[in-house]
Amino acid sequence: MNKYAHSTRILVALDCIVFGFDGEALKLLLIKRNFEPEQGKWSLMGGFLEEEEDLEVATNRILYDLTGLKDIYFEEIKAFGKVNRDPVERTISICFFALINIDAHNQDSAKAQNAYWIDLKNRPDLIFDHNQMVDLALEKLRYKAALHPIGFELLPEKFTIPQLQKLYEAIYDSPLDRRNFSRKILSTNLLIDTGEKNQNSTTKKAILYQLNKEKYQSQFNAFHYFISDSMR
Amino acid sequence: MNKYAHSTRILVALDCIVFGFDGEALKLLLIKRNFEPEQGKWSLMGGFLEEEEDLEVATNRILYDLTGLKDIYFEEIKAFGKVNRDPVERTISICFFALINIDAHNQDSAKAQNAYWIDLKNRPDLIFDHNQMVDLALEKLRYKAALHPIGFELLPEKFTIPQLQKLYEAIYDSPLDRRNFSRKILSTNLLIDTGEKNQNSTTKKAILYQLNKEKYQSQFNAFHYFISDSMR
DNA sequence: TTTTAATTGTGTAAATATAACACAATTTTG
DNA sequence: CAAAATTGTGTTATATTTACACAATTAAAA
Repeated sequence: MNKYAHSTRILVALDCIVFGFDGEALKLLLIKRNFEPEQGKWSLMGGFLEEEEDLEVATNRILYDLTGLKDIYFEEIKAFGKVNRDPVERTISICFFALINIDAHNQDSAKAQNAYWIDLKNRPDLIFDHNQMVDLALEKLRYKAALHPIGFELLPEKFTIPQLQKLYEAIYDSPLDRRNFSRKILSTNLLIDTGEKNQNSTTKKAILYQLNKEKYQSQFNAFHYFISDSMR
Repeated sequence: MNKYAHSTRILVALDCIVFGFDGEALKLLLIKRNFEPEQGKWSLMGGFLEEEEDLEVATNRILYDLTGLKDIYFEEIKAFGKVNRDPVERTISICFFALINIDAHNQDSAKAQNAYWIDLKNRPDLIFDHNQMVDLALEKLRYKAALHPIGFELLPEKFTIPQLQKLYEAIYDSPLDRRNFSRKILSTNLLIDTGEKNQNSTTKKAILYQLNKEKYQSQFNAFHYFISDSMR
């Protein structure tokens, strides 16, 4: 059997929602398009699946081209497949979101793609069905972050508990109780006290922690609440 | 702009894990292939995405052809996209699972596809990456059913609490406490007492409930634990 | 007809987790 | 050295979860 008789072969795109956190708000790495179609408009970073390329390889390639980073945390969201979603040609898009440390990516890579960090709350209108993709990505991020400790992917190597809290507050767009949050996080035993303190602060300096990576790996699928308070 | 310059257009398949519940165990509706490739072997039900067909439309078509049912609950799992996953030709597969009432489907439709209900625990080896698909589907089903009341999709219109419990025990392959389960379920207020009793039983006849569909719709994304006990 | 076995429905107390809240310690600035 | 901002930790009330027991229903067996 050489090929399938079935005739409909179509373009497969990948589109990626890249989340970052600047210490205050959730950010998206968006493309100001300097190419057709829809030149001049905003879109997600994307690309086409190549002939001899595994889907995950393509995902990593696209993320690498945008950020200069490898081994980025990403998660598939959904395949978007409306017939006319792309006016140029029938294309299905496998959509995923990625979490990166905003300070660690390669600025030149981003510049080469004409990518900019945009506040999630001030995001411009995006082309095609990319707005829907972002909405769904945020929903999935919230869902996942409530059950698995993925927030760390958005922070630098060393971070403080107040920073982590601000991140979760940004993800859920709602305040958390400082004392309960701290207890909850520390009870997971996922954090290692580095002995250092955050020197950036203008008041009391917070303890810098780092992730216990072995524990993180092993507990990742333990599948329990990570947040608490009024998050449910 | 007429078409994208990019050349790689590939086949897009859809593959579906259909779950059912016979009152005792979880079942899969699997295809004994009487067509090439891999004739004689077992596989998931699948099909190719057509030229002018939305992805969701294709999903519904494939489910309809197999079961004769419309408006089936289904959920996308993941796109499988290894280069050589299908030895005949490069094909990506959008994989999803569906939940149906095992008694409600059209037997002739299943027969036409050469489909059989197989105990999840006794499932035969499947072609291509279909084993992986089933593994992932079960994982996602467990994940989702812990947080959202999707179990009802597998039961008849009217059902008893002991039936519902057996279903959850089958999904998680572990026993649940009868008293705690019952309280948990009833506290959701998702069940309406029909006033009838299950006549099939040889001992005490259990109350038949039906789903409060408005409440089910509105609470579906409330995103709280549905199960309890040692499930976490 | 009565007893037995299986199953269903409901209750209760202990343990655990969550929510709500208060105070002391640290650090820079004025 | 006082003031303002922020961090770390403790305590109590409430809610949820767990673990376990008993009474009621039904068909079949004695």
